[in-house]
Amino acid sequence: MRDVELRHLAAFVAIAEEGSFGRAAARLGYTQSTVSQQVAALEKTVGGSVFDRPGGPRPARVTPLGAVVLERGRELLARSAALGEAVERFKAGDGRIDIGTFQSVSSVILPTVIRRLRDEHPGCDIRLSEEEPDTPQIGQLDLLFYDGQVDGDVERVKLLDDPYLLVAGAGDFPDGPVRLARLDHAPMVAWPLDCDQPEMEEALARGGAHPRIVFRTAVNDALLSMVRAGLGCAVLPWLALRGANVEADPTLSVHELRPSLPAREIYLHWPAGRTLSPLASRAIEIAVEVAGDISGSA
Amino acid sequence: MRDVELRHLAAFVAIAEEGSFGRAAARLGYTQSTVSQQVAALEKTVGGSVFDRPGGPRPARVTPLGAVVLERGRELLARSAALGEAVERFKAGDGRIDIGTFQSVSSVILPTVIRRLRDEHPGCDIRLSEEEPDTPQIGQLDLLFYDGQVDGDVERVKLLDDPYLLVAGAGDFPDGPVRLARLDHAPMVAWPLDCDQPEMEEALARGGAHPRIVFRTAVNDALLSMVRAGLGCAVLPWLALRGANVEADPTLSVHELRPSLPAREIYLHWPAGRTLSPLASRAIEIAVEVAGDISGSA
DNA sequence: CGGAAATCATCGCTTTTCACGATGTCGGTC
DNA sequence: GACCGACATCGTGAAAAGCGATGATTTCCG
Repeated sequence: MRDVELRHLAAFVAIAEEGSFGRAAARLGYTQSTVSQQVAALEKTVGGSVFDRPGGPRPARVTPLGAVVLERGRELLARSAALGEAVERFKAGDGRIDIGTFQSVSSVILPTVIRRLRDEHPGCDIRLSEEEPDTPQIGQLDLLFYDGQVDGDVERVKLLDDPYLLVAGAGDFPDGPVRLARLDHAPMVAWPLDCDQPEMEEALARGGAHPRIVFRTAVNDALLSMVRAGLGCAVLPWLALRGANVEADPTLSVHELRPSLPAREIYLHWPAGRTLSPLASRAIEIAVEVAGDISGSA
Repeated sequence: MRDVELRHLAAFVAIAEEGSFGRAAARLGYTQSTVSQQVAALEKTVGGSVFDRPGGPRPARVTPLGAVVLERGRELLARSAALGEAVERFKAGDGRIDIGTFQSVSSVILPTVIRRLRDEHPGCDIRLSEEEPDTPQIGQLDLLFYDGQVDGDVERVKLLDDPYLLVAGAGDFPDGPVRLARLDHAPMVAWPLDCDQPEMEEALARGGAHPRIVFRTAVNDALLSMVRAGLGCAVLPWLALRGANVEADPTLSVHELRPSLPAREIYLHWPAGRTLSPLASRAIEIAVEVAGDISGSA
């Protein structure tokens, strides 16, 4: 008896609107006797009558106490309905999703994923963050694009292998593959030493290439401009080149490396052992799809 | 399964706050298995898991769906508690009351009633109205002071008999009772012809007094000023004289009438067959008490 | 004035649900 | 690997929901 029941309030409100227990029962799909008992239960919980029953064909009327219950009860029922709608919206895929992306890793994949997600779920609230802590971690994010290992208890899926290619000024190297050894002591511009970059430079070294890094920036356009200006060459993943539309640039030339470096692997991570929102699940599916399309178009 | 149950939401919120089914159960006074089943029922109604159960000593965590339910569920529970509080306040006597009063009928009784009611129930919302339709009716009022018959289905209690007295300029009549016959053709000021006034004038006529009414107004001060100015005398109920403090006025004299007129009867009315609010019930009690005190002090 | 109609309350009755205690299962810990 | 701690599940008795039938009132109408 400590608390009201929504069912009883629904019956009460229906009676107040219909003016009759029987009609309210019909509206709610109950019998008259059930509604009568529901009101009796409600009156027991609130500790007083909520209706005056004049008898005969005259309509039931709410008492002053009933008016108090009616006002608040309607609010309560409205909130209950709102909860149901919110759940339905959520299950339909609306809602909020926090996605983390680091550096330029996903300048090609992510926009497409976002657009398709928004097209499917116009009401959804997509939030992106590009924070880059020293140790990449998933934190409060729902999804995290990253090209390396992520701390914490995460699951992940590999989106694609992103091979490293050499970018140089047009004519700096003859067309076709370039041997790693030719990059030894060569001036080079490069990304800062996070993400997969240290691994890549170690792989260069293992191949006998110890380039002179003369400039580091995370901004791809700046790197490529430096290459065009003749400051040095660059070893960048294919995705970054595609994002900057390097293939169409006559002032630059792209070369495979021999032997090739181990490709950067781009993963999509999410917290392990936790239920994903429908939005997040769908985003993973879309990301895998988009990544497949991009790999296939190489 | 069409609707959530507040009980389930309470269990859900408690678990979310405690991080454990067992602790939540202890807090709510249930067993662990009961809250487990309550959550299961909730998950059935919303159609998905609301908790991730990592197993072992790690706390239960709400899923994205659970976050939606948690946010709305807290609102719902808050409204439910608000309903309970509103009911308690109502039963304690707070709330709203609409009181109707007509003309100067209650310029003596009503202020005292209001003050005592407000003292007892500081939170209450007392509304007075002095509308005067052609046919007095209770309408949406909770209480109605009136000195005559009221249309509609009402109950009433007589507050007091209010005898009519003659008011004249000091010295116009010798001290003591005045015979009705002496008022025949006398110039007189009087109230408009509503409330008990027509009955009173008929009673005058039956007693042989056919005064010349030279001025009518509902404003008592105006009437008494006219009496002082010598325009005529007035026959007014005792309450009105008391309200205007006529006894202490040396320029006026008050006389009983012989034979006396039937006293005006002042009633307090309320809608019949309807449950009264605690506030209204108490107001009736107070009004009867106050009227008794005033009659006794005559 | 008496019967018909409408309305809500009440009484058994069946089905469902609630809450409990005991037991099972799973993951982490020593 | 045995032992916790924590949640799920199962079986049981009590409580409640809901239904249909019946009863008590009141109004309406002849």
